[in-house]
Amino acid sequence: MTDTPQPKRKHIPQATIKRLATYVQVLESLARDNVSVISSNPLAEACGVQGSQIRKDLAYFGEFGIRGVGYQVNHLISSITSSLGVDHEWPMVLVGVGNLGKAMINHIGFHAHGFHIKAIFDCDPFKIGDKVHGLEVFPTQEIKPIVEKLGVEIAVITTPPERAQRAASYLAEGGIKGILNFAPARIKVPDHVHVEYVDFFRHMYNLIFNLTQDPKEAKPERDAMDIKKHLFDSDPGQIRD
Amino acid sequence: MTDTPQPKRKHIPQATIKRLATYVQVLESLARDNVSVISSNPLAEACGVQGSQIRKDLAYFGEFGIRGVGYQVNHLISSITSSLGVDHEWPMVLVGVGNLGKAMINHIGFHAHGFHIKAIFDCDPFKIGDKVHGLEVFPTQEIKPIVEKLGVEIAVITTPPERAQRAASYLAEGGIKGILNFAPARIKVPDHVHVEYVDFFRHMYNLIFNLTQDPKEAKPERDAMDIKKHLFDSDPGQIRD
DNA sequence: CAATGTGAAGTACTTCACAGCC
DNA sequence: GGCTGTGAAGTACTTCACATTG
Repeated sequence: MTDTPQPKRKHIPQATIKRLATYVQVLESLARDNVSVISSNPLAEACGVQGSQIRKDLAYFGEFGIRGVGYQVNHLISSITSSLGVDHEWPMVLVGVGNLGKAMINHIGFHAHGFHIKAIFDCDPFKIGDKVHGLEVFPTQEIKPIVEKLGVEIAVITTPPERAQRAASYLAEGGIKGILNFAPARIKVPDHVHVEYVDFFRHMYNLIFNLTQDPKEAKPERDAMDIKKHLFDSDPGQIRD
Repeated sequence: MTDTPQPKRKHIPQATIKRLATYVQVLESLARDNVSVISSNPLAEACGVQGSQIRKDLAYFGEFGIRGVGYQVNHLISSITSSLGVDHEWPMVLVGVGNLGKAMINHIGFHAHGFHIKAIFDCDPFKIGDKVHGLEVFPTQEIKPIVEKLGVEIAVITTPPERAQRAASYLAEGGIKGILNFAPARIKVPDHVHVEYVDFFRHMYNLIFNLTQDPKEAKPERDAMDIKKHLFDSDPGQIRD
């Protein structure tokens, strides 16, 4: 029942996509240290996953390794980024020029990875017209026309929670297709718009729950060298996010 | 084989913990709108999950609902937060007083939810002694003694990637048990320290991959009202992170 | 012969379906 | 009657184990 077992070329798990970003992060750090070749197991160790996981993740996109040798670091970085579509510039807009918004506008790595913020918006009349990192703050009413004119597909929301929905609605009207939402609020958007939630609180809650639950001894008396994971169910370095 | 089926009270999936943070977020917004009772299905809809998922998640911690009625919003919020251990203050320290660090120090909701930053550190000599939101910036060498003196268990890292490891090592030496790492770098810490990674790039990569892959028509010609999800494998509102 | 790529086995999480309760 | 709480069924993801290849 519910047939069509593999109707599309291949179904790629969301979990795989998320890990690929981490692989790139670690590979970039290896490249900085002039490591030119790495095999799946040491790479996996640095990423906090199993070697077989990396091999399987990569297999969804092609064969990038050399048997008996490993992966060429630079080649693998460009293979992954081009597979994901992040190998070129992505113009963006940002709504909510508060502390966090400014931090994102000024974020060096963000720009360096091709995420270029082209226009910024706020609903506070005292902020309109201000310049942040060379960009003028426009009123949120201008979102639709400006997004349409620029033809931008991605937006970042860094408003307080109560203003996130309105920002999202304006953005959707302007034709935005993807939203990175830092506001601690769920938003409703038309079906074809993707939303990614960056939620500090989720991470904090997770941290605290693990802290208070885990009866991992605080003082590692015994040789805490090699009992890394596999203790019971803690997996400290797991990606999972 | 690999016996001991349920050796601990009950194994709670990590996935459940993450969703609970979202439930609280949505419940708090309902409370602001003076909604006093809600049943699992509408709550689930607002959170982007199935009703049965919420019921099962909550069941790990107890029975919080009234059959035939639903859940009392305020009661459920306090039940969840106390189950997670986030119903009281958590003192913290922060390393890396850049744009993002300052944004976190000034983050209202963060403080309002009991996450109180008690000391801040940076390695830039020009920043030492500055005051940010009433807190003096201390040199990173001071991390160990200050963390020990304050007895703080949680830290936030908002340094550039290349300085994250050093910060983490100092923090671990000082006896920190949990780290929220915003730096785009993996860090190695002793076994008993939990690390949560807040990774914008992962979210951006995910967004862009979904954007470029999904052949979801950009212009919803047909009645895009009710073909919400179940189209094929997109699930726009899913928590999953 | 070391390390990749991959079906097959195992595990973890999600959804279903319905008994039990208000 | 409506909605919770929960075993049982289903799905998705991870790990194993090994044939394959440079």
